[in-house]
Amino acid sequence: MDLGRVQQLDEYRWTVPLAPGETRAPVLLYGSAPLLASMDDKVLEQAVNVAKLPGLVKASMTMPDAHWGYGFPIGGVAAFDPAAGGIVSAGGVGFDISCGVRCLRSDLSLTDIAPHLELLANALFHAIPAGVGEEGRLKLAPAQIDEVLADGAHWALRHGYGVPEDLDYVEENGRMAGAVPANVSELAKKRQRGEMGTLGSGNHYLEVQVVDRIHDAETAAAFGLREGQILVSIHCGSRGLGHQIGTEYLVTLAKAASRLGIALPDRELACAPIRSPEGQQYLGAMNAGINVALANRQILAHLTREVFARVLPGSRLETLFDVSHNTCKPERHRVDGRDALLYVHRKGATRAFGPGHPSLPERYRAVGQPVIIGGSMGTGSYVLAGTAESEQEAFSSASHGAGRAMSRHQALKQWRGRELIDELAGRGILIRTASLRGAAEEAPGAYKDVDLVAEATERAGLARRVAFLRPKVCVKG
DNA sequence: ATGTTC
Repeated sequence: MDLGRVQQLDEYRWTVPLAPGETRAPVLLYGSAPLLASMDDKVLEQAVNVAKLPGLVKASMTMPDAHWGYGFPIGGVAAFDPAAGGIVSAGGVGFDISCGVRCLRSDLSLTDIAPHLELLANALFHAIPAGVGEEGRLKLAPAQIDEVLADGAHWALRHGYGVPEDLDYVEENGRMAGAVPANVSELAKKRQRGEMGTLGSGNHYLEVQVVDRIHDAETAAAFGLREGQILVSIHCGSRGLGHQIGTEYLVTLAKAASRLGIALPDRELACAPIRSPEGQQYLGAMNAGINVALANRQILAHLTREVFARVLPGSRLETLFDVSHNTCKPERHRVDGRDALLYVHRKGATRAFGPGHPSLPERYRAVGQPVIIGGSMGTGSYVLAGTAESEQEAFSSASHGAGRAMSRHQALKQWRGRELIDELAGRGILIRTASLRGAAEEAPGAYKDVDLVAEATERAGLARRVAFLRPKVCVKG
């Protein structure tokens, strides 16, 4: 991004000079100068476009890991007021509805798993279906798909995947309200029949990690984290079903925008008022998509436990937390001293409720919601905690990952999957992947520096760092 | 991200 086009407010906040009336609200970009400089100019254009949409509240925001997305930037946060003509947009949620991370904490130390690392990597790769179109052991009948769409992780639990305590540590307690299975097409449901309990491809992964560094001892203790401890993070979403919902509703919402005379600065911003039939229809389908992702991560957590039980008998894996990155959720926020129900789009951004939020489980209520910033393949990840300041800043939102620094196409020209995997193995990080091409696209060098993203996230007040995690095994889609 | 160029 050309820093000449933006105006710096302080070390980690930037805005864009705009003509009067050019947008409905300002643009607010979070991040350090080097992070912003590494972003495509398209991020800026997209953030400005979002600021032109009806009913936007406060500002069109981007997190420190932002990059160019479909319509809305990835790493974008935008809240809309339904009472002021506010809209909902499929491009503002993302195609992989409720893509997110389930993080499990073990009672193991690095010394416990070190002798079994190869075995663990192979067993996980064998047990976790990964790759484009890959299916699992579970094949759902059409009626069962509707149950998953309505009940999310609760469905998975009823069918023997996981333990009840898991749900205390999943957003929405594992079941998103407002799901309308009837709003999801038969084709979307059909695509998902064999894809429950699968990882998918692209940036999705299952990683075995070690807690390498504690930043905040008190919060780490509340999260049950200690140095040397083994964690497992599972990054995936709603697979073919979510993608199908996004594809179909893009058309529905574009027609609605046209019918209602909503001016779209970019056709990728197809949207409809929250208080319109099409807006409500999309929200019902999207909520169902969220439930598929929550169920998917619940099943994958169970499959992971089965592998650990075999390779490391007697070990325990508890859910630390499960965060969603691609959602539009109705939430109450204070704006200009007034309490308002807003629809918050977070696309490649994590909800990050601060201390005391009533939706947080008792165990974390005093310290804030766990936030997980998943790094690129083989680099490292962060656990952070939500802050009170983030509510004032960004509707309680924070970064979700390292964020791409270059396109997949560019990455393919620069790296070879086999060489990357060999190099990482030399550094004690075992990669198991369904696609060497996919591994090249996911080269660590194609991403921003996760340390800089986590630091900027903390300095901007969006969340505070709790622990740094170093990868040991990574199963890639 | 994606039955990756339906």
